[in-house]
Amino acid sequence: MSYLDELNLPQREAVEYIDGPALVIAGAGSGKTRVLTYKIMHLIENGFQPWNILAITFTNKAAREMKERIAQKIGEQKAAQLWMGTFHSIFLRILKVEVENTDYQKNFTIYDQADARNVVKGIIKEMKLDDKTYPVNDIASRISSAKNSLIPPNAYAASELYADDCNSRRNYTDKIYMQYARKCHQANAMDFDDLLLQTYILFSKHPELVKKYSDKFKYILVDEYQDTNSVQYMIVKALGSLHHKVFVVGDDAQSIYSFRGAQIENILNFKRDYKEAKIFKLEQNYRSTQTIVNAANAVIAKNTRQLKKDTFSENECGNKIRVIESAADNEEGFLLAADILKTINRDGLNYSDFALLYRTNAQSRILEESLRKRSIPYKIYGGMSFYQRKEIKDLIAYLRLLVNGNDDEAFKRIVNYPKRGIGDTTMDKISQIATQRGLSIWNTVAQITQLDPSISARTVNALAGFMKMIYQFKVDSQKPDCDAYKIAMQCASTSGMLADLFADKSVEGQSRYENIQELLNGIKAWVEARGKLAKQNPETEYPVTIADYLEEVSLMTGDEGEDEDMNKVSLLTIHSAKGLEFRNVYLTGVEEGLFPSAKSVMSITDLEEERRLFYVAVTRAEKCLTISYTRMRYKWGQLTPATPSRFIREIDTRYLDFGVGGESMFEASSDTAYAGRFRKTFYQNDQAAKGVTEKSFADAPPAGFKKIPRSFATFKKADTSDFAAGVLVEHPKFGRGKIVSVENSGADTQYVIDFMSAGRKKLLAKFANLKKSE
DNA sequence: CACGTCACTGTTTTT
DNA sequence: CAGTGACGTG
Repeated sequence: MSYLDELNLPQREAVEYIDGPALVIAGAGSGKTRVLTYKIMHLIENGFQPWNILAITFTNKAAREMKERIAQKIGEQKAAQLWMGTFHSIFLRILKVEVENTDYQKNFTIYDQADARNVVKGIIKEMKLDDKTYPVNDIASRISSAKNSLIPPNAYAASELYADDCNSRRNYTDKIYMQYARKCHQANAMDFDDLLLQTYILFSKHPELVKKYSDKFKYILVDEYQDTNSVQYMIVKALGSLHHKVFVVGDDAQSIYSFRGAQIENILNFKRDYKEAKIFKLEQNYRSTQTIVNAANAVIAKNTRQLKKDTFSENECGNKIRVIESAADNEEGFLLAADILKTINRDGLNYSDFALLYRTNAQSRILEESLRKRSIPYKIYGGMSFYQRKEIKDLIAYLRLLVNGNDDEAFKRIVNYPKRGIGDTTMDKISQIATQRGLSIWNTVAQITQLDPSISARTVNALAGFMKMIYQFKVDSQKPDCDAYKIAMQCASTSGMLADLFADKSVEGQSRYENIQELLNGIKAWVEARGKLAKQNPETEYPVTIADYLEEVSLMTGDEGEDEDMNKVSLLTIHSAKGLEFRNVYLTGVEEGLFPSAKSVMSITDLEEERRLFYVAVTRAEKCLTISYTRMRYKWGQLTPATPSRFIREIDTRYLDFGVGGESMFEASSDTAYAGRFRKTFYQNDQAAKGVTEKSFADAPPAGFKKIPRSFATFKKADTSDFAAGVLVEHPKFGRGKIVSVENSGADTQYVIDFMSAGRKKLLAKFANLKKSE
């Protein structure tokens, strides 16, 4: 049987059409990945060479998975020759090859977003600007948008972006941008946006390279096209200019990256750019139940700008979408954890069938806690990834600095770690001189005695010692038998990092030490894997230098999925859930101000993007979707009231089931912070919120919203029979403790409890709100 | 210069 | 509630 038989008609047509540009509008769950994979196999079967195919994915993980699948069909060797990866990784590869045609040296390093922010921060400080008027994050993202819209520093002052800045009295933004560009260049460093922008500049300055690559890439595929930005769009256009075989796949309803410069217009206007383009629509959703698909469609229909498509499901109708209300965010976690366990028992499912989605990373913590209490195994995607940990970045900074001495951010990061007596005052002085002279920090320090005689001999000595050490690393790393692992190990021990971390006997310190070990092991594994590849393909080079390692690691997000198929509940943001699917999805924190986010409700465009995000979230679920919101959420250490999101209301009530309860973790009367405040109905609260949010709130509520099924007045009293002397318990305020004795009986029952931190207390049973502790 | 204490302030989303 | 920065003391 041919693989083509595994496709439905439009999928098959999209795969088979290889004569010209094509746009595939692929609704959620419509088999987009399958089309892309089969398409590539089809191309190869029809005479395209793997190295002539450029396939751009949205994440490295997606590229890896697709490559694996293709490798099964056409063999690993061929698959390895495909140009497949994210825009960033593909362009990095091109930039490294063509580096002599750029303004950078070949050992350039990559500034991640934290590095970029630090640079901006330093500039604002050095320019003596008020950091309230110039918030680092905002300015950094201004610069990023400028780059993504192809506005170079010298053109910024004439741009609309700058006009906005001036309106908010930030007239120096153009100067900051200029200085930023200068500093990065000085440091021989590119930030993430540069990987795109510099590629664009490379191609505009060198038409012969456009020719070279547009000839090379005989077929170009771009996934998630709705999330491409201007630079990416322009480069794809240039690369496709010769053969016109540009095959883009996307879904305008799932465009959720405008904050990163994504232009939904790129997909909306594809037909305008490629007049002869064929359009294929994948409308059948194979993933979700009809209920889920219909509900998602109903929500997205509220958006004005979109391509016409009609997604449908022929799967079972499925259960209604459940809506769970909780009294507070900790109860939300409590209820969902309980629900997961109940569902697993009832339906015989695995942990890995479940995912908890949220709008912001900050929400993960409390959910984690609830899962941990119930001993539910989980894994978190994204968030603080391995490569963002302090100790990992520290060691990587050593490696970066030995490869590129001008990497100022790396220099500043480790010059005094471990402590060498080189403090902030010294470094401030040096940075200032470096800026004045237009030198990198390394080059400034190299002649510091001439440039600033005022620095004490002791400090100069410490600086010299540091530089000598780094220089030695550099020399050693260039010895022919030195691989990435050897030099990394040497850095870790000679620098004193290992000893420093080893000496820290705190739990965190030990885990930092282990993380460094893990990183070193990872580097070792990388070196070995490359060696193996080199043996398999003697004609290809697989260098194992530290520079090569850094190149690879700098774009890693840390989702190295070793425990990929472990049986765990997934916790992730909706953004990182894009492209994934789970049998049972819990969409958490669906509250006004959080989802849609407070910032987004200011403009229709932003609100529409939030709605698309909601659409993405809903369509992740295969069988069962549960939407959860809470009435009270901790925000900045303070309990603040919350109202259910408008998005819930946008789903027709016939798809919703409000009758989902669950045993509350609170006693009705036990905690005055909660008592009384939640007895309002859903609808009443919404009315109260009407004034501060949006017009749609004035709409009459659908029938199902009149009442909430869970009444806080009727909670079952805690079953006290479990509590006797010697039992370990947990109290919401006093934490863990042990019951010493039980006095009286009935309503007057009292416990005497020794709490681990709060000491001995006597509590009235009916107010104690105790839980058994394990 | 290192280390401790205290006040402040901020939460979208990511390659 | 954190994580960060400012400030003051060995």
